[in-house]
Amino acid sequence: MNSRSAAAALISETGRGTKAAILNAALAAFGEKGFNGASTRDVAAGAGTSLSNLYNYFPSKSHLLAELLQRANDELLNRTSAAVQAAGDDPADRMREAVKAYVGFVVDHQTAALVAISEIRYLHGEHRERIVRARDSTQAIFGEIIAEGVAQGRFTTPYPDGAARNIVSMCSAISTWYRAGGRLSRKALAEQHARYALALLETRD
Amino acid sequence: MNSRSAAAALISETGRGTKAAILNAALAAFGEKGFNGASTRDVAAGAGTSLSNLYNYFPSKSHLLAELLQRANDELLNRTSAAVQAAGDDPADRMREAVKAYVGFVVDHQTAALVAISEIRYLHGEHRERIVRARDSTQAIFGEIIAEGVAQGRFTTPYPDGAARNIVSMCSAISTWYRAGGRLSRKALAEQHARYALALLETRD
Amino acid sequence: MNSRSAAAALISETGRGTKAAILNAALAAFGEKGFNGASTRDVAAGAGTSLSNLYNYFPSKSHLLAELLQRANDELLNRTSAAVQAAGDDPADRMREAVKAYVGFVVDHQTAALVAISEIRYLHGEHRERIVRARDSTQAIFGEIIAEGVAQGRFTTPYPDGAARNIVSMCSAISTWYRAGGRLSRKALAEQHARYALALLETRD
Amino acid sequence: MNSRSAAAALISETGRGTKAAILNAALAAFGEKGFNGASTRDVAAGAGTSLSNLYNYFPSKSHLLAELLQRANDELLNRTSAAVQAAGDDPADRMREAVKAYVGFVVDHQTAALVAISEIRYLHGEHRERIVRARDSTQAIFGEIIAEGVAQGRFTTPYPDGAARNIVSMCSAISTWYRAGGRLSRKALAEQHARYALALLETRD
DNA sequence: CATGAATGAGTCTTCATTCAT
DNA sequence: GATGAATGAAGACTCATTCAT
Repeated sequence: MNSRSAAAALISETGRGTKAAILNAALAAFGEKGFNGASTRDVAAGAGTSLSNLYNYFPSKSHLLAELLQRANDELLNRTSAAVQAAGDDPADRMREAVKAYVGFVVDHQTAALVAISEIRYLHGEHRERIVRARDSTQAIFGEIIAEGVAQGRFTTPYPDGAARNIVSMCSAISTWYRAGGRLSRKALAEQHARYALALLETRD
Repeated sequence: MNSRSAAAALISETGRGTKAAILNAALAAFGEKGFNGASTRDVAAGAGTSLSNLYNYFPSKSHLLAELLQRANDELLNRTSAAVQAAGDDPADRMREAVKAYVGFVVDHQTAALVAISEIRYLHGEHRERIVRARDSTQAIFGEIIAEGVAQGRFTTPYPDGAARNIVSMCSAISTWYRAGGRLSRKALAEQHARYALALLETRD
Repeated sequence: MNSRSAAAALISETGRGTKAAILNAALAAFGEKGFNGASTRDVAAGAGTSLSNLYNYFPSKSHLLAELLQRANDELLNRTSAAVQAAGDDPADRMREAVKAYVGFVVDHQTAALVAISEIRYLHGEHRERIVRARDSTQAIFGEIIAEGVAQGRFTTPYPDGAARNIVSMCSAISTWYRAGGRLSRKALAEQHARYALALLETRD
Repeated sequence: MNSRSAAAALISETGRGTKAAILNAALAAFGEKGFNGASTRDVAAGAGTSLSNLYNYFPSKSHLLAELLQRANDELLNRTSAAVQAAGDDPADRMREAVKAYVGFVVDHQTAALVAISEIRYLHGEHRERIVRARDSTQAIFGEIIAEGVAQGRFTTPYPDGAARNIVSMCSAISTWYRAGGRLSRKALAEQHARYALALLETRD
């Protein structure tokens, strides 16, 4: 499965072995059945280990989800901020690169992106707050670019305040329908959404 | 709670008494804990009836979800198509009204809108297909307006094909963050999103 | 089993049917294996019902223990205070009757008496406090008799303060070794311990 | 904690290092949660070693309990018989010293005393028999003194047969309520219980 | 319509113990 | 001696659902 292997990439960058296998299996299971629909047995079986051994690595099912979401949000934040920093000063350029980085992440780690938006509601307490913080940091990048662009007269939308949320929404929604090997290439998808974003902001040349 | 009472409105339009109470309780429960996180006991307790009596009205938990989603999607489809029909011929006007109708639905039935997008994945078989059909019909309205607008040169986006999905995405995502009594009024929210939609389509006067 | 039927008497005084069967099974299981050593499955099996049905009657294993101990302590308190009230004014007579009532309870409900002293440590919070209160009330009866007897010069022990605890200790310890049908009759056992108690208090004629 | 350090003394008299640490941790854990309520993980953690290393010292959890109880009963038997031997010929003196030795043990090793009476029921087979033997030996010392005293007309109780059990009961019950630093000193407690014992036996001068 | 009692399969998690290193 | 990884069985408890009344 494509999403599996992409996720594997996300996770095995930081570790191999049983722990990585468990994280990958959890990602697949949560992606397929949802956090509450997937059982710890599903996860253990998917990881090729025993149910009890899973608890040598993660103290609870929630910790599993938390670590998954933390990794996904960290990776997304890293990619997006790196892309923006590599872009020049022009807010439109910066926005374009931000969108392309975001879309790239969603395509590369589709299941992780899907789980990140749909299962975060099942985290509570500190776990949740930590992840929400990371997620908000990513959205803040878009917000800052928009503020700059508006200040410079580059973006002329009368509603700059809700724009970041909508742009991010559009990008992450890709995770809900995208199928690898479909009509649109990764690159085309990124270009398309960058264009939507700039249009939505009413960018003027 | 606002979402509760709004949801109640959605449901009691078509029924009073225990069945409506069950549907409302199910909506509240699924909205708060997700389909798999909410138990039939939660639902029965919320409806103020016995667990077993619930099965006199719905043969299974899935049927409950299906009926909920059917009603929500029907209402959304009705509102949207009515709004479009009431609008004139101009694709921009039609799009504006469609978006406003959609946003209005999300605000009026926030929990139902939220459950409709996040829990449909837990329906299977015929139930699912029926609901997906209704959902697609709604999106098709937007697609048709876009096609008209592009044909008439009113919308100049180079990517008309993905636009409907993104506009609908933006509108339904409101259900994930909107809080009644917040900064934006129902009307302002509708205006704003209508503007985003037209901008995204690169509408020209 | 003798302890079983005695316990049954304690419980069926207040109820018949599944709930009583569960309480009796719990008493037998906790008596035989201890609270932590007995499983809820043991209890359900002993009651001839399913594990899950047990939870229709008691919300948790702890509640089961709490109800058991409450009933035992209530019965013990009732018997003891009734016996004391029926006795005359003489502190020695009152003490004698109190001890005989206590011993009678231990013999009649040996398992309940055993569980009451050995498993109360596994109750926590409010459950525990409620039971401790009942237990202390019983001991207080002995304490008051001792205080009267000392005031009247009937009991001459130089250590009246610890005496109640020790007398109660002796009585309840019977539950740890008594076997029905043994050398001592119920009545002889009661006489014997009454004599021990009066001797310990250094009663003078 | 006093009981901890006292227990430590009991154990480290015969061993230092990891094995003693494990025994001490087991004593603390069994004392706090009971044999079935404490896990081998609790014990290992309390001893500051790994769970698997515990099995290098004790082949099973039961062996741990058995060794604990053996040591406790041995120490109690040694103290008691030594005290009796050091006492003169008078049965009353001998009884007084026996009780004082017993009470002294309970105070010095409160947790061990508590575990010895409350957890022996979780031992089976040979383990149990060995410990029961030691325990009975201790009680037999009291029984013999009583027999002597009765023969000499020093003890006039009409029920000499159950007296040893009750005296021992009273002494060991101290472990269930005593708190170091409380109202009664170790010495006062011993005197008090010696007096109770002699009174119970109806000792005459 | 409505209910209380019942159940078998399943939930997450912990258990005592083993084994390769 | 010491450890981290592993496991099968069992722990308490909840699930969606059924049935007799």
